[in-house]
Amino acid sequence: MIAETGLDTVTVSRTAARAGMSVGLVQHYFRAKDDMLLHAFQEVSTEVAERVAGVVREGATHRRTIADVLLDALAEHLPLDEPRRAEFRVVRAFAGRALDSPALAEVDARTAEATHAEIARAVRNGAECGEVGPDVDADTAATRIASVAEGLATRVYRGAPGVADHARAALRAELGTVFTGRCRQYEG
Amino acid sequence: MIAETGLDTVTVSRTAARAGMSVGLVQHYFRAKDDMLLHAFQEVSTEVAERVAGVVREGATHRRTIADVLLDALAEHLPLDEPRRAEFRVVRAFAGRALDSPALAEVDARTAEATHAEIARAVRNGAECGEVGPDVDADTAATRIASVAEGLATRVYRGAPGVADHARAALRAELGTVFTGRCRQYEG
DNA sequence: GTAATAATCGTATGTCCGTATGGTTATCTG
DNA sequence: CAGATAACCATACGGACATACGATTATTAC
Repeated sequence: MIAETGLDTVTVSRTAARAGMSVGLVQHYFRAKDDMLLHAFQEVSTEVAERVAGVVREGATHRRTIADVLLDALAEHLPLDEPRRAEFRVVRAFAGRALDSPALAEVDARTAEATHAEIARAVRNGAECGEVGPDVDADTAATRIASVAEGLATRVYRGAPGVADHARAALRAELGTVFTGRCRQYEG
Repeated sequence: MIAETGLDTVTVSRTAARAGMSVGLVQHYFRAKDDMLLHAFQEVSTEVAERVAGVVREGATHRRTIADVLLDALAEHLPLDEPRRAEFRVVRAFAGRALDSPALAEVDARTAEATHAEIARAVRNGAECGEVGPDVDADTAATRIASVAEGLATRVYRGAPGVADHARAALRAELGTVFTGRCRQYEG
């Protein structure tokens, strides 16, 4: 419902109707509406996180380069198809409310921090294995990569002509400035 | 009021009270509440745009490098002090609503496009004058720079420790990957 | 089997809000 | 000065919504 018509068209009674239950039952599960929305935000956040984790796991088993796996993981956040656009709308709507709700802000901050940490870890792993030069600061690089990914997502969603087509390439180029080498385990 | 307590605590009557006038007078100026909010969004958007334009004008008269002026212009969007944090809250709150309001979305898209165009223009000017290499695509570079700026703003606002301190440096480093040369008019 | 707990419903209540209405006063214009 | 337009106010109306409440049925546990 948030993806379809926005957060402020979500009412308790509409939610109940959509779930095929009564208002009273919704109240039985959530003390207050805010609790319900917070739960929804947590749920969608972990959903995204788990999907990304799946991409990473898949990439690891197929022994792909860290840069390639990271690219797929980051691209998972880009609103390039309809389900991801819907997800984007939900997350952004919550992010807007998070400006004035500590509870939502904490979820927002936690997931952002987790993303940053994962990217930084990828960079450090890359440095250990040879894909990343030894003079690269992992946290600085992670901040930049996360920022580009986030900013690109916004631009893709807004649909400036041509951005969507090149978003993935732009992300790859950005990663290319950090992942400059090749993993030693792949060399002869 | 939006900056203080968020968009959804803004009611017509509270707005009237804050402006020291009656509800009726607010209605005299705005046919509907949404018109009022749209006006507010347009106002804050042009306010930011004009401040940035001022920075650019100031930089041009002092004959500073394009990269330096652009850095100041972009840094103007970072929520590094309280007024700018307030501005950020307002813009982001509206951006959240813009997901479901075509009128707000148009303002959002227009200002984003204007920012992108200004950055691209700076890059092209840089190429003409020698600060930027001739093989750089201005639009691609602008997309990346705008994305980093936007993403950094989010991260600065969220206040991850240490990000604020290095945000300006990160921005400068990003510009440094595009503005690699020196303007010919400064050379002997 | 019974007591307790969970699931489930329908409705009532009180509040808040956007907008409509009808009016009065000031300001400008010719 | 007359008349029109703009500035301005108080209040009423109607709707929507979050939550409270009281009740009923199903499920579980002892």
